[in-house]
Amino acid sequence: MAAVGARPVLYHHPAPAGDALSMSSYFSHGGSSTSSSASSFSAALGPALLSDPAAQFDISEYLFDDAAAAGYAAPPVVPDGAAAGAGAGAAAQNARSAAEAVPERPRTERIAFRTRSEIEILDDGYKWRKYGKKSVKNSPNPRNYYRCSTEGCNVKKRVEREKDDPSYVVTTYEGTHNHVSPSTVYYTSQDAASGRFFVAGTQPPGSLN
DNA sequence: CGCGTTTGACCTGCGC
DNA sequence: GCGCAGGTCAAACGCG
Repeated sequence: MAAVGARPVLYHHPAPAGDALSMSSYFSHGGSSTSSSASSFSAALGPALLSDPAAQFDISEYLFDDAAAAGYAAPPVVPDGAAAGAGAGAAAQNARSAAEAVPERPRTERIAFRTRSEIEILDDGYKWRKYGKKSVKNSPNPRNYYRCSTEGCNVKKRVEREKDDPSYVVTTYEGTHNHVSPSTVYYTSQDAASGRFFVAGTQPPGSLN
């Protein structure tokens, strides 16, 4: 399922002034393969790899990075190291730095973004297992709950269609993967002029743990 | 047969 | 204290 040959490119824009953590994220890809695993993308969680050609989408809006998600006690996760090789980590650090206004405290990384997509099941290289579905108030669309199926990884995500515009899918991540994605993006660079991060390339075969 | 999905029940937090 | 809404659990089911 790894988008072999894909050249995903991830752009991160610093948050606009006055907007604590919002930023625009755009994601494009050149790969094509099929996959059935659940969708995801996260600046903080790791690389995004879209590999389903049917998934005509673009990440149109980074909604928030609510690291201090109400009431959540952050499970101990490997902050780095385990994510070595995930070039997106650099971008994640950058994105996270905007939230340093608040002092250190127990928290769970939480990121939400909106994508325009015909389908909800996009592939990011991680393996997700659905564990719940719930209809939510004020929305005709159900919310789906997924959990990373990797043993010991407590990352969760919620996926739901926007009520106002069903062509958009809102995805919310909680937690940080403590393992490397099967199709990890392995390098990144920052454009000095724009400050944008460029993440491209998949982890070379054989380098996975 | 193993793994993932479905779905109703249950639990918990929060607002009134 | 009560009710509601969101989140999770777990048994049943389906598929490869």
